[in-house]
Amino acid sequence: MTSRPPRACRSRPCPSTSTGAQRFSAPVEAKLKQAIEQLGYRSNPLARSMITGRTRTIGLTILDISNPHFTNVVKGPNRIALRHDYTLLLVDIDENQAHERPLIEALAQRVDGLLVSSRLPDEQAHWMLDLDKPVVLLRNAELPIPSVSINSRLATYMLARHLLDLGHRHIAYLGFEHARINDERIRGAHDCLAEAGLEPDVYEAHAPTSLASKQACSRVMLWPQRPQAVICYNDLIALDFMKETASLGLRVPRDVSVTGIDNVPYGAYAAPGPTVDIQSEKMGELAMQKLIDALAGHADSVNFMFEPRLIVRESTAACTTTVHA
Amino acid sequence: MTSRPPRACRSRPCPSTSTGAQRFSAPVEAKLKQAIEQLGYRSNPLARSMITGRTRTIGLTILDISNPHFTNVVKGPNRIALRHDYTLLLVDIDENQAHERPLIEALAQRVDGLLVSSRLPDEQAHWMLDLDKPVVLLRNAELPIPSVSINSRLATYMLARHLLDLGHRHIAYLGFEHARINDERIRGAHDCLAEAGLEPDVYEAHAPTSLASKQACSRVMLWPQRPQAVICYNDLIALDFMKETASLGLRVPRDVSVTGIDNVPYGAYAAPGPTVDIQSEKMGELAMQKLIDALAGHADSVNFMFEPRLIVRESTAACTTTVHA
DNA sequence: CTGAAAGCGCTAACAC
DNA sequence: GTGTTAGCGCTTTCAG
Repeated sequence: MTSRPPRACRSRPCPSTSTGAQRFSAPVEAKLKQAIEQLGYRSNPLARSMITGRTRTIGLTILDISNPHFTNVVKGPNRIALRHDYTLLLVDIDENQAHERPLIEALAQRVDGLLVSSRLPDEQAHWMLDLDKPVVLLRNAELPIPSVSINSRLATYMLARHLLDLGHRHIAYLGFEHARINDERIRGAHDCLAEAGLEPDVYEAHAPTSLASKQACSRVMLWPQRPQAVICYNDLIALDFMKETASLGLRVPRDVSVTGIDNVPYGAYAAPGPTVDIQSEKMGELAMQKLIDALAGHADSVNFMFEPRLIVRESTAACTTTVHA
Repeated sequence: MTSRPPRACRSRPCPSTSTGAQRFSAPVEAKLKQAIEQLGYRSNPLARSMITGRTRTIGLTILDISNPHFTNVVKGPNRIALRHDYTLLLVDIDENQAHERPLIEALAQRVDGLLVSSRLPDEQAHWMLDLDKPVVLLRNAELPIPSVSINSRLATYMLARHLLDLGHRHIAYLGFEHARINDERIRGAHDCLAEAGLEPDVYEAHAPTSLASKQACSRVMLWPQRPQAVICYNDLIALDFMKETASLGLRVPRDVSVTGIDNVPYGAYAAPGPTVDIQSEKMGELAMQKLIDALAGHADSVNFMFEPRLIVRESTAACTTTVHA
């Protein structure tokens, strides 16, 4: 069976009209539709796209589909796209740097426009300008590409402020240096603590995985100068951190307060620490709206930045430990 | 700006060779490649697909991308597809019955084959045979379509058995009737309990949402004959059930044992009850392998059924309450 | 082995 | 309005 796959019926289509106006009477129209249905005729979207240059399709690349933050980002765009009669095609990059560019380039050739969430620094993302397709980035960028992002510096600033208010003095930040926004998050925590004459201990998780977070937990918590509170890069890392803390015989929030960012739904089920809502769904919605506007000819290349919102869950505790050393 | 979007360079391509053999010397080849790169030439996959009939693309429709079970199902196929030089295009159905068929049909026309996870009963899924593309279903089906599924009956049977062994006698099942496999899950629990001369109380959650699960929790737990243990349709419902149980002032597992199915990662962070691993990732992998085989001409339409595996987490408790009434 | 020509299914532009 | 034709970018086929 090496023959080409079956094609749709090759007879000429029976367009109701070329101008969109009513061409036949209603009953005739109905008969036509039925005949089309019966013959199994389906217009070939590939051939159509080749002429019109449009696919009625939008691509969205996701760094890791198993991270609830990213799946939230999908929901908004999907709704907006469907409302405008576009189909949203998702591609999971699977956090694989090597796959990122080829997958995006391949996708770009099959869609009208792209939403891209990438870890690439601006300097390495210029090729996106050559895709010849409208792109909206889901992050802050200094490129001439419209983008939608969250104020990351403010997010960690808020968390640090909150922890200070609770009486914590010795605060750690557990980051993930491959993320573009890690530096900003460090800065937010740093700036806030500096106002109180303090400084955060900065740790690195190396990867956004369960194992890496747990290893990092040991490093942070079994260090002689164990922090009273930890600001994690995101909720997923915070969840694993909390789990590992329990394994080490320590209790949250009695022995350490753990905070995250993203407000992922599953945070609510676990021992809940404060988090920051970064409005993933709203970000996605706006990005998609921008893209659809661009496809309609209303291009803008402005970066819109959402403000984060602190979420304090039930069991946030005031500091009960004294600073070591 | 109503002109058509920019196209790739229209000059003729410079195929290294048509037979795949070496046509030019290595240095010349390199120069060519550079020239192609410099001109920004990119072969148009749509035009190519129109001729060859294939797209090197596979579609996967997901019922709800924010359910971690479904995102797990994506990971396996994505890996296998990339390994075979296919791009996996995902579409989120968003649990919307009305969108399902149109989205699948639209996707089918842009890909070489499809993996479909659907809630449609067999009787309403015959149109999938007319897609004229190889399809592998991610569920049990009596259709002449290859499928990969999990033994759902065995899953609830295992959980019921486990709960009986712990001394529970009054066991409830909280299901979700829109799911095709709900009946089988009821049957599994029923069959197991019947062997002990018992019968499960069957409740309905109406929707796989947080709100619905919590409402169901009240109905189950505030009923005069409160069960000693609950088998939930899946882990997501179990998580919300546990959360709501706490809100009602009851404790898990002291007042009630809660179990789920899917072994979603976030179950491990919450108060952990037993669950059943349904090998989501393996299922997806096998399904993709079957599809790729079918695309290579090795069609088979067999249903492969995975066996579930019971996962007992740390804090499963033996029954300490006596049966009411 | 190499180059030109035919044509995939469709839409756009053009004459009638 | 209505029917015809040209041609999108590519692969395949078929003559040179």
